[in-house]
Formats: sequence, structure tokens, C-alpha cells
Amino acid sequence: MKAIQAIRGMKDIPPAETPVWRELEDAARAVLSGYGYRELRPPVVERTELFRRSVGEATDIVEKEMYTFDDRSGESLSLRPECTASCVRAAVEHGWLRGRGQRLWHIGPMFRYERPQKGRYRQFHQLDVEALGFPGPDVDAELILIGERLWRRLRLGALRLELNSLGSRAIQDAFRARLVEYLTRHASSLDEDSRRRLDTNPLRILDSKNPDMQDLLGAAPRIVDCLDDESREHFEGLQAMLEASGVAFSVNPRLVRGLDYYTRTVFEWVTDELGAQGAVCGGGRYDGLVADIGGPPTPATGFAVGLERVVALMQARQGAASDERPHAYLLAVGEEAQRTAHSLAEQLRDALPRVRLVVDAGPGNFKRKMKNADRSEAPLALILGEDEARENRITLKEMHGDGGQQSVERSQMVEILRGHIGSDD
RNA sequence: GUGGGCGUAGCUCAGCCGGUAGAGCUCCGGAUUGUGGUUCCGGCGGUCGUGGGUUCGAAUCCCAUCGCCCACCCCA
Repeated sequence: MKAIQAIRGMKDIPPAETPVWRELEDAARAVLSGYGYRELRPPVVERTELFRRSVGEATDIVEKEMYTFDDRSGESLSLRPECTASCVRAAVEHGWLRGRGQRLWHIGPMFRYERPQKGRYRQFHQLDVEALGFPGPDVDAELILIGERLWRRLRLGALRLELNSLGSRAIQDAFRARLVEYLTRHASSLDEDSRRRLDTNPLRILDSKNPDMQDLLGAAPRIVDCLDDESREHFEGLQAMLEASGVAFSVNPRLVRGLDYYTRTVFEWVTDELGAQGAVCGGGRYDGLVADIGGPPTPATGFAVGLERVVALMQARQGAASDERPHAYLLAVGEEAQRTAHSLAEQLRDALPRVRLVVDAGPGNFKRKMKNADRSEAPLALILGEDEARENRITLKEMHGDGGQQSVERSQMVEILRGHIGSDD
């Protein structure tokens, strides 16, 4: 019989890696609570319609990357490809936007049917941060500062911040027409993909990686030159606040983003260390989205962090992850010892709530159990054999170094173990 | 969806101008029946991804197919 394996692009995160993930999640929680953001946990499945209306009918995500299915009642549902739409839906549905802003965050899995490659998976995880109901550039700046604080806390260097402004929807429409006009004039210099996108998504031609087109694109009209006064002031305001906070950034006039809902501010944190998938975090302002999905007109801004990509950077970084090795391995041999081993272990756990103690009171001989004690990487073996059971003692053996051991009264165990735990964790 | 690379033991890999499979690590046992890790000795483990073709004979050559990785595309 053929063994069943995981779905393509969906990976197990093995025990050896979960400490890094937890470090990242704990850091995110701590940073966000420090800015007054509160956690939201929306469902993983939504009506397909929600993503059509938010992400955009003509985007790749909606056109060909969603896991969509009909439920038993015939309704079209989709696994979420991103979760800004869900956060906005929840806020509107519960009336959280009535007269005040909401600062929200969420961590969880997202799903996109794409060909997997380095840094890109079909199930992947995002930290999503959304500020709903705030019109000013101050909140865009706040989001960027949150990102920077998170990178600093995780000891990640080498992340660059790129910024752009896409202006209002009306400006985007006008600019799109200008850009199409320019590119059509030079259609002979466009590659095949770009010619196709001339119809579907002309803005994205701007960040094509094709080296043959760089000259052409460098001379293309720039959206930052077409901004309306309000958008320009907003963008300048953001830059002034970042400068005042000492945040380094570069304006990339060709930074556009693949989701239809962005207006004005867009930004990305990028790295060169992850191959082709260099965007670790991306986001921007979406002032029209709340109204688009049926809520009250509400300005909003947010970003998403790709956790697999951050984890990859953390793994490449210097510095050890947290230690999960047990402090002690209690091995019981003989009927009486095996029967009472858990009782002893529970007393130790009552006295030392932080102790990491593995109990081996199963079948197997002494040698076997010592081997397992060694493999557990615990620095201390607590030996409970027939002699110890009879004399109400326990033998402690140092598993590192010379392997010296001593026999002690059970009543001494707590103090000795406490010494071994020390300041660890 | 398109292109390239790669599939041999649990893991990392060698063998590939055809002659019927090997190493290191891991694992199991013994030296050491109340002591692991080190050392020594022995052992388990492979329809060579799968199916077909060529051949007296295929891990090796050819075709197809599946899987993994990387890139395009797209994005976190």
C-alpha cells in the first residue's frame, strides 16, 4: 500500500522548528499589544463573493489561485487567500466601526493554489495587522514602526523598506489610461507577459523583472507625478513622520501591488536573502474597501507578514532558539518503581511548576532506558530501580561529563532539581 | 499554466559509456543480564519513484507518468 503524503505546497512544521515559530508569534503578540492592537480570529473559510469583491475580480488570486468549492447547500465558499477581507467583514458585521477606529491583528494560515517554490507555499501563514477608521498618514507610519520594531525584536537586519503612493481610485484610473497609452506606443519592446497584462493589469507591468524592459519602464510615466493634492500631502506627511522617527526608506515609484483594493500608501519590507520571493511584508492603505463590501465609508490601512519567510530569515540568523530539552529523565525499573514513578514525578511537578521532566515507567530493561535518557538530552537522569524503591531513595546521574552519580533521599529531590533548573527559562 | 534540475537504505550520497546494488550516519544485538554517551564486534534494512520499451541481460539507454526542488508568473 502506498503511503499517503502531504498535499503539494502544504508542509508539516516539525517539532524542531516550532520553537522558532513560537518566538516569532510571541514577539508579534508583544509588539502589537504595545501599540494597542487586539487579536481577532476570523474563520478560515468565507463566501467566495467576499474575495471577489475585495481582492478584485481580475486579480490572479481570484482568477486562478483560490481553493473554491460548493458546500452541501450549493453555496460557493473559498479558503481565504488573505485575511484583510475577513477582518473588514467582521468589523462591519459586528458594527465595530460605528464612530471609532479599530486596531486589529490576526495570525493564521492562508491558501493559494500556486506552484510552490522557495518562500512560496499553498498553505502559508501570515500575521495580518489592520487599522480601520483612521484617515491620516500617522497610522500608516504607525504600521511601519510596528514592522520595524518587530524586526528589531527578532534581531533581523538587512530588511529594506520601499514606499510608494498609488493615489485615489480616480487617479489610478487616469494613470492607468496614461500608462497603457505609453506602453502601447512601445508595444514592440514589451515581452509576451507584459503585452497580455496590458489588458488585464497594466500597473503590474511596472514591476516586471525582465532586464530587457528596464529602460522602457524607467522612462514610463510615474504615478507619483500624477497624484492629486490630497494624496500628495498624505504621502509627504507619511515620509516626514518616518524621517522624524529615524526610519530609513526609499520611494520606489514602480512599487504597485497585486490586490485591487489599495489606494494611496503602499509599502513592502524586502530582503535579498530569500531568492525570488523577497517580500517579507507588504501592505498599504485601502480607503475604498470597507464601503465596497457593504460597510460605512471608512478609511483603512494594514499589512501582512509572510511568516514562512520571516522564519527562514530567523533560521539564517545568529543566535540559538529556545531550549526545549528536559531538565531530567526519570527512569523506573522494576514493578514497585514503575508503579510509583508517576506519583513521584507529580510531586516534583507540584513543587517545581516549570520543570521539564520525562517519565519512563514503561517496559524495557535498564540499558534501554538509560539509552533513552541519553537521547532525551536531559542533563540529569533520575534512576528509580528496585533498590531505590525498597530504600525510598533515588539515584541521580549526571549525563554529561564523567557520568558521576549519587544516591539521595527523596525529600532532597526538590532542592536538587531546583538547582538544575536554575534561571533556565 | 511554462521552463530547468533531481528521484538509489530512515538520512546524506556513490555506482550510470548495460553484466543484476555500495559507503557514511542512523537503527537493532553483543562485549557490559542495575548504567547511557565513547570504543570494538556483528546484524537488520532497497520492487534503484512508477509503468512501458530496447536488450540474452537495465539502477545504468529510450518513452511516458508521478513526486520533490528552483525559476518564470504571482505574492506574504
